[in-house]
This record gives sequence, structure tokens and C-alpha cells, in this order.
Amino acid sequence: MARERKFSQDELFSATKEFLLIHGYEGFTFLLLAERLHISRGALYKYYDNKDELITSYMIHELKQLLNRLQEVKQYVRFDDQFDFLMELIFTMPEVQQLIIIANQISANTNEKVKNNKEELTQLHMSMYQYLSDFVRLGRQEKKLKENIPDGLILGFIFQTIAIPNHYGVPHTEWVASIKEIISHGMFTNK
Amino acid sequence: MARERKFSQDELFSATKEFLLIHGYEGFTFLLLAERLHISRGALYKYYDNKDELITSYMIHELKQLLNRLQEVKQYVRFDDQFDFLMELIFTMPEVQQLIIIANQISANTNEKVKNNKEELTQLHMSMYQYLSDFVRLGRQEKKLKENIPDGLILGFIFQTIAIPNHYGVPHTEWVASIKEIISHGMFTNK
DNA sequence: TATTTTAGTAACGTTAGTGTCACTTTGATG
DNA sequence: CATCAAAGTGACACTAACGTTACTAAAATA
Repeated sequence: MARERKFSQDELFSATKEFLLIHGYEGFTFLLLAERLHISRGALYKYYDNKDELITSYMIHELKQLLNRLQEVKQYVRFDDQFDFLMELIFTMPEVQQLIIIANQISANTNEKVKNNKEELTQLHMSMYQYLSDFVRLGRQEKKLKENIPDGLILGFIFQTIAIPNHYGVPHTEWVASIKEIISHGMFTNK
Repeated sequence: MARERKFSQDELFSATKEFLLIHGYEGFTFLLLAERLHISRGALYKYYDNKDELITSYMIHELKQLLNRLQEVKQYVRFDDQFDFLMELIFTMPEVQQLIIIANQISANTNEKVKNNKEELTQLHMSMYQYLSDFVRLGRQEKKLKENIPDGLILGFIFQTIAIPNHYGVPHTEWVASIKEIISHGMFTNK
């Protein structure tokens, strides 16, 4: 290496995440990022040809981390334990859902690197889906999950409910416990 | 009137909705809209000073419609019936959640009209919240809702679950029935 | 210490969106 | 049919983001 960088990849990616969540795909710019990192806009082009390449690279990083932690689910034998683990995991990365949606706005691009990145993202998605459908399969084997509810909805509930805004600042543990309660046994009493 | 408009307010608003959902707040432009309506960009400035004013006006229109239909909830006396009505209603406007989030990106603006529009939107939100908290109160009175679950989460579940993507194209009635089932009694069997 | 390699800068032309304005078009009304 | 008011146009100046490039700065190494 000839000269030290003024910023770390970690700083770059966490700023990327922040701005993507605030401004969305179209509102995300290299200038914004450059200012945050105290470098000039031009410097960023040393590493990424355009924002699609940067964003997809960041998303690969983010999904790899998620996948890494997701595979720990295998350590749990019983469905209930897998469920608890999954809920905890997802609550540590509540923005991932939204980021995936934002990243999907990246259209078919002429850039070769972006194409490759998008393919890698698809692979990562599929790996994630593998773990999740194993989880559902286990639940069905153990007869823990109601038979008539489609797989996609079971996973959808688990992933979507973390995005419910906690407007009134209910304490985290209480909030999570309530969500797990509803997903498991509903919000209705049996009266 | 001196001359007929080339577009109706309905066309304008439905295009606005479409582009907002596709491109988000920052990606929404007057040119996009003008092309869709087969008019020049300049013509739009006859009606709205800028995109914030257009978007807030559109959102007022959208929320008024929702509120209009929401107040029918009063016609139902029993909590269960109100619940059914609410679920059906929300499923007819699944994008409203996302649109509200997008509209919230509009920052404090110097334009007086935009300020007024934003205030009107706040009012509409509060009216909506009134109906919804009446609904929750009824559920608690009838002892239909579990006591330990916070209000915000009950409403959050109802509003958030409509955004779960039905990737595998489960038929609508089946999908809605399953969502109601989970919200009411959970996805777990009692074994 | 001279060389090489990488990091970063600053300026350029380009493109796309913004808001404005003088102008033309259209159709209803006196 | 002349007039007027609203609808619509197209050009203008401006700004912000884009991607490129010739350049300078810094640090490792030979």
C-alpha cells in the first residue's frame, strides 16, 4: 500500500446505509457520501464506477453478515428455539427489509460489475431462503404451525412485523415479547 | 371556463401515485408527470408551485378518501365486525402505508401552501387515529384483545401485514383469511 | 533519497431537473 | 365575431449530479 486511506470500508458502508435509508435510491449521491467521509467526490470513483456498483457492493456486504448469523439457526434442534433465535436475530437488523427493497430499484444496467453483483445478491437471497424454508419445514414436521397457512405468509409475518414503528416508545423487551405473542397465538383472547 | 384541460385531476393524481411508488420522493419529477399527461412541464406550474405542493395535495386527496371509508366502521357495533371491516378496507388500499412514509420525506418548506397542506395532513392523520383508537378501545371493553399488548402494536400489525408481499401468488381470499387468522389467533397450533 | 504506487483533488463538459415568463391556443360569452 | 380568461408551450437561466482526467500528495521500498 502506498498511502493510507482517509476512510475505512466500515465508515463508507455505514454512511451508505444511513443515506440510503434517509434519501432512498434516487436521493443517494456521491457528493453526500464524499462530504461525510471528508474526501472529494472524485476519490470515490477510484473504488466504484457509479452508485449502482457501490450500493450493490454494500448490499452484498450486508447480506453476507446477515447470512452468517442466520446459519446459526441450525444449532437449534427444536422449532421453538429456532423461532426465538430468528426473532432475536431479525430485531438486531430491522432495516434489512427496507434496504432490500431499495436495492431492488437498481435496474438492468450495462455495467458488468453491477450485473455480477446483482447475481451474487440473488445467490445470497437464495441461501437465506434455504435456511428459512428449513425452519418452516421443521415447524410443520413438529406440527407447531397451522397447516393451512402458506409458507410465504409465515416468513412474511416474521420479517414484516419488525418494521412496525414503535411510536410510543414501548420498551424493547416488552415490544418484542408482544410481537412474538401475536405471531404465535394472536392478539385475541379466546372469549 | 375558457378552455378544456387536457387532463383530469384523477389522471393527475393516479399518475402521481404510480410514480411516487415506483421512484420515491426524490425520483419523482414534473417531467415524468407531464409526459404521462401529454402536456408540457410548464403547464403543471399553473396548478402547483413545486412538487411538494403537488404531492401534499395528492396525499390530502388520498387520505380524505381513506378517512371517508374508514368512518363507516362506526356502523358496526361489535368488535369482531369492526375488525373484519377494517381488514377488508385496508386490503383495498395496500399502498397507503408506503405513500404516507414517502410523503413524510417532505421537509419543512418555505412555501406557505405546503405548510398548510402539511398541517391539513396532520389533521387527517389525527382523525384517522381517532377511529382506530375507538376500535381498539371497543376491543378492550369487550375483552376481545389481550390486555398486555400495547395499542400501537395492535394497529401496527393490522396496517403492516397488508404490505407482506404475496410472492407465490396465493389467491386473495385465502391470503386475507390467513392474515386474519394469524392476527387473531397466531400461526402456532396449541400442541 | 529517488522511485513507484496508490490516495486524493480540482476543474471540465454533460445531462437532467427546477422555476419563470412571454407568448400562443382555445373556447365560452357578450 | 370580437373579447377575454384560462390552458398550454417553449425557451431561458440556474442548479445539482454525473463521470472523466490531468494533476498533486503521501508513504512504502529499493
